[in-house]
Amino acid sequence: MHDIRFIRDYPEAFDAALAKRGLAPLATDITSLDSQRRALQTEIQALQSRRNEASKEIGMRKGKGEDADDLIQEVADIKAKAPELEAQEAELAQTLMGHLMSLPNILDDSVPQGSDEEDNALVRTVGTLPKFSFTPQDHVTLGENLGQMDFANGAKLAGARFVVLHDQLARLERALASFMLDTHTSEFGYRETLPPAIVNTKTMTGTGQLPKFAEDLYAVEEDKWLIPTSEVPLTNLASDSILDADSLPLRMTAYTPCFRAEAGSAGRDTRGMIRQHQFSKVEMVSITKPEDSDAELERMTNCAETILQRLGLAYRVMKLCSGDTGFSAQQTYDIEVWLPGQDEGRGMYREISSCSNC
RNA sequence: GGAGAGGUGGCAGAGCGGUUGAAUGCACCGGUCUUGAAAACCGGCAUGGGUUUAUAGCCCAUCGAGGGUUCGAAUCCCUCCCUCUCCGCCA
Repeated sequence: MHDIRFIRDYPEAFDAALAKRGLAPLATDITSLDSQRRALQTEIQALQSRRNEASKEIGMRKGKGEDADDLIQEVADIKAKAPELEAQEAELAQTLMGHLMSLPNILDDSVPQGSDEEDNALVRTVGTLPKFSFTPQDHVTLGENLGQMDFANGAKLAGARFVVLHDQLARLERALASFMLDTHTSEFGYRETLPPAIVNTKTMTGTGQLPKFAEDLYAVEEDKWLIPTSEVPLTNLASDSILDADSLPLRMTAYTPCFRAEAGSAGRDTRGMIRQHQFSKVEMVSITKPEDSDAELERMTNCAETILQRLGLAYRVMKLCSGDTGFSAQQTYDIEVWLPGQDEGRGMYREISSCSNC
């Protein structure tokens, strides 16, 4: 959610930022709403102030056994007038809040202009592409032939885009998670954390999933949602609290299941395990001072890259363009690993990790 | 799920309809004293918002959350959430 004070102070910069996202300017509308709201608030507070003052005096007069009917009448008049003003104020506040929550984050200056993933900028390529004397098969064929990756049973148990893993593949996931957690905790200073996989609406709103992206989420019951990433609980650990600057940066890593209804991506990447409704992920979250956040983003990206290097995988780092950068992010690096079996065995880079400054 | 107890400042803990944003203790910050430290003593010490050149004042809100009663609510009433104790049910 945007800070109204930034828009008040730098309306031009805010509109320029919206333009970069391909959105029409709104700063004038927003600041006008804001100043109306504040004027109303001042008026209401003056009324409340008078009411408080009168009530105190009533107490004092009654204590002395004096009459206070005139003041009681005055307070009654204030109370008759206040609700209308309060309702107006609440409506303005809600409209304002709606704007602040539904607009995407301001993009960093370094984000390249562009409309979709075609315009993302290559930052670096690392590792050498493996060569094969045969045509590599993709993970679906390999996994099914091994009898360890079972999409049919995934569909039977739950529906499309679920999988059942057995034996070495199930074990592989566990081993990878351990490897990543151990590396991040013992070498990179992250704190291992195991948060709830179900959170309430307030928490989902705290990281921007709600109110905009409800259709991408699984709702379990009233006010309970399955997390689409452990970023949600991890980041909200710091919500509603004022952090001691000395305790920063706060670095956390977690291995959790993630659940995504993915309504928006139907028909795309439907084959195999690339986009599943349920998947597991080792997440890293760093909470830093704003001025340190760019350096932290580089550090975090490096932590993620280290994992791939040690696994001997070839990858590239892409800086997402303005059109491809997510709603909450100021800038994002995608790390794409070379998957030889993709594209009919010709191989291609696929995103396996994404690091953002939010 | 049922019965009971409770949720107050960084922590502990009073207050239970009025001038209480909140006693007291601890912690913390500043000062006096001391060669230095401790102790003792003195002073300060919640958060968010509005107004404002202002981290000065002034004002509003906040004692788990949301409603209500009242001229006035931390204090009374209702709903919800959470914690603790006991009982039940279940993996």
